[in-house]
Amino acid sequence: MINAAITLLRKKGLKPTQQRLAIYQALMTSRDHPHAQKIYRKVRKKHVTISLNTVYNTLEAFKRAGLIGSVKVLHDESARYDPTVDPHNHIVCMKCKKVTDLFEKKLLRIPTPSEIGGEFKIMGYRVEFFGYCRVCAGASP
Amino acid sequence: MINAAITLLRKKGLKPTQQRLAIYQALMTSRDHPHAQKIYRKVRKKHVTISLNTVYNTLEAFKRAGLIGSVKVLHDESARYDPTVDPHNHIVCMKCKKVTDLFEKKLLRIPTPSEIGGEFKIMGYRVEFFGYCRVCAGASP
DNA sequence: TCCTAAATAGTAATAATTACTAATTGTAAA
DNA sequence: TTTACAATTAGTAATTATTACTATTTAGGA
Ligand SMILES: [Mn+2]
Ligand SMILES: [Mn+2]
Ligand SMILES: [Zn+2]
Ligand SMILES: [Zn+2]
Repeated sequence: MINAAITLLRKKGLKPTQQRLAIYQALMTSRDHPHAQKIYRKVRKKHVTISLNTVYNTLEAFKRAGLIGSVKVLHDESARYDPTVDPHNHIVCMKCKKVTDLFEKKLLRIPTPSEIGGEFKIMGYRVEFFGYCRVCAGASP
Repeated sequence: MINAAITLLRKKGLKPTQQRLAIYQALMTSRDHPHAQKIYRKVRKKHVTISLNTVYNTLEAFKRAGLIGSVKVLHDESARYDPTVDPHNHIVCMKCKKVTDLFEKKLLRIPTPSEIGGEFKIMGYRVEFFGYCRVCAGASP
């Protein structure tokens, strides 16, 4: 609901502008970790004059507020945005670049390698699988 | 030794030019996963007229031949090159972006999440730790 | 030595992201 | 409700890593 989004943005100190609400909706209803460009095209259907820069600014503001996440995967240059902030990992198709969530709990409890010793203060880690999705595995290389 | 490099490049069907040998030496004697730019600056001390484009072309050719690897980490835009091709993982300093090897064997045997089911043909995975190196952990945020 | 495909240097083009700036807008106080 | 002003936006320019293009050079076999 739109009012919930307004309240949420206000709570984070972000003015709930039309643009921000549209971008928030666009990302939250995505299951494919879209690029900024894709969100831009989606939002522009209603907000014809929105600028790509605003999309970037808004997504970064959402990220700083902890409302969304972002993913950078191998085999794909540009940044993807993630409506899910709960800890999870990803698997990427090396051909079509589709990024799929992995909520497997075992991946969230990997012990810190003793090899690291006292050399690093660990803040986190990520696991990224790569391979071919069902569609691409069946197609020609 | 230089003759070993010449033999190796020939075996891979790559002409052992002066430029390629210099780039190969520069990377092999690096422990810091350098960017193309850094290799370029290093090699240019001897090969004054080498072009950055040649550095990129050469590194990509080496990669295709399986002589080197590359790494793209979070918190750092550009590609890094890796003299080590044996399977291993990395830890990245979120401040100074230093990339350190992790050869811990446990990280090489993570089971494929059942969650993936038959949806993906897995080709591999990587684990990437992030945090702060000893130098940056002691400094101001 | 000569020939040819491969490699190189120099430069232009591309693409994602960030920076800049004048105009617009949300909101809180008057 | 109006006003004032900082935050936000649109439009555009700048930046940066990487790739593309092309004329020239070079390695290595005939
Ligand atoms: Mn995700
Ligand atoms: Mn490495
Ligand atoms: Zn695919
Ligand atoms: Zn550091």
